[in-house]
Amino acid sequence: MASSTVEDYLKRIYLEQQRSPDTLVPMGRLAEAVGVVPGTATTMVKALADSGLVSYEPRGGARLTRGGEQLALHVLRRHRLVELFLVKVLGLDWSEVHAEAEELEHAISDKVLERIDALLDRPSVDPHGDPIPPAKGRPAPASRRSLADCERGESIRIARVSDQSPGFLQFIDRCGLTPGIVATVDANDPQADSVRVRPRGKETVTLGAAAAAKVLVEVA
Amino acid sequence: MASSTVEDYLKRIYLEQQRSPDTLVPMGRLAEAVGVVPGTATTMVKALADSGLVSYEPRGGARLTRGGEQLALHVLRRHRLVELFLVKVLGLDWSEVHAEAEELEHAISDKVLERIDALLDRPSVDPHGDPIPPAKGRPAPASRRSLADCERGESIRIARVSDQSPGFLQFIDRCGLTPGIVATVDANDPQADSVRVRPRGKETVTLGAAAAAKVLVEVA
DNA sequence: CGATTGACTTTGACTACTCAAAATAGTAAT
DNA sequence: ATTACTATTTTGAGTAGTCAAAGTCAATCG
Repeated sequence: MASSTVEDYLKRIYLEQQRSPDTLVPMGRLAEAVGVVPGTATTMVKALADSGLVSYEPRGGARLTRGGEQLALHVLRRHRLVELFLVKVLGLDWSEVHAEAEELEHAISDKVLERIDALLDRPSVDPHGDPIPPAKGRPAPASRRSLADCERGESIRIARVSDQSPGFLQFIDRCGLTPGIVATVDANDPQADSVRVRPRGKETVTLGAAAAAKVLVEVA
Repeated sequence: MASSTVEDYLKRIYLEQQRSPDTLVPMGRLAEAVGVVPGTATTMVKALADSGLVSYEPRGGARLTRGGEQLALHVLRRHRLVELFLVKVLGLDWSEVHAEAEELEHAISDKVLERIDALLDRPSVDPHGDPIPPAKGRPAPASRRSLADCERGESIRIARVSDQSPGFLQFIDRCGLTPGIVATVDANDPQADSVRVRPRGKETVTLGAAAAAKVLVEVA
């Protein structure tokens, strides 16, 4: 049994790997993500390498092995199913479920997970639009296109918000830019470093480029 | 924050204390309940005493302080609400929820607990009939009368099954002696070391004294 | 009264995880 | 080719929890 610490490291490595595929995850970045000092990450990653969950190159970084990825995906599946469950069944706000799920993801058995999955009717995305990894196999590759990449006049659908901080999620909520919503891009001026977008039936909002980059979209 | 290990020790001390009130819980018994060797229990209890959660008499045993009891009750509340939730909402069998709840009781936040409590309509007992401690204050003292104490001819209601092992719970299920059921005591022969009981609408079953003692009752 | 027994405590050692701070290795700049 | 900078690794130490086994206490029994 992997400890919840190990599960956490693997999940973090997976997520960092997603952010920049085809590169090793450097220890500084990993330490930051896990919330430990770099030395601790080095030590842990060497242990993970010994258990065959990651491959590690000194001064290069870490990458998940097939086995490590398997485990990371299972943790992520639990995390995201729990998030959706908390929103749909217990009525929590989507801005607060991430923190709750951080704990629960390590405590849920396969049996309970299966019940939750069934109750929610085999969902494919969590409340933030993050894909829920299937029980077996890899998840389908997700769109990497964000609001910041959209052209003026385009009509798109909000697919995913890739920042779990409650403040940002609440802001997105107020704007009406929650996943599933269709919106029109009114302007995207690289010089002004901002994007103007109008969610269907709502008022136009202006996002800075950094914020816009966190809102992923798909063709409407 | 109390670690889940600490929470577990406190819960265990509380439960052992319930089994024999007004005595200290000896370290052997506690170690057994927690699943560690006696030396470990001694070490841990001394640490708990230092944090003011228990009072400890060397070679005597341990007892919860007010603060320790407070915490133990909170853990027990989580455990039992989770059990009921797993049965009522996720449809798990009452014989398997105890094990599930052992993990979840340490991972559930107050906010989630409150939602579960509301969803279940502020229940007062879990699937086994064990009382759910209130959010604040002590639980009402529960009946200590078991099937083994009943007289022939009595009509009683099953209140509680005080053995969480799946095998026993499944057996109780097959007999139809689940909490809430009204039954008639057909015989209680101390010499034969057994009790015959007839659940309403079901067939008569005979329990050995040890089994009968685990089935707590109240007047019908 | 010893001697025995059984429960309890102590000791020493080990695993898992962590940090602070010193050492090192590349990388870039002078 | 030094120097300086930054990320990384190493080292030493600490916390939390655990076990095995040796030691201690107190009750009981002959």
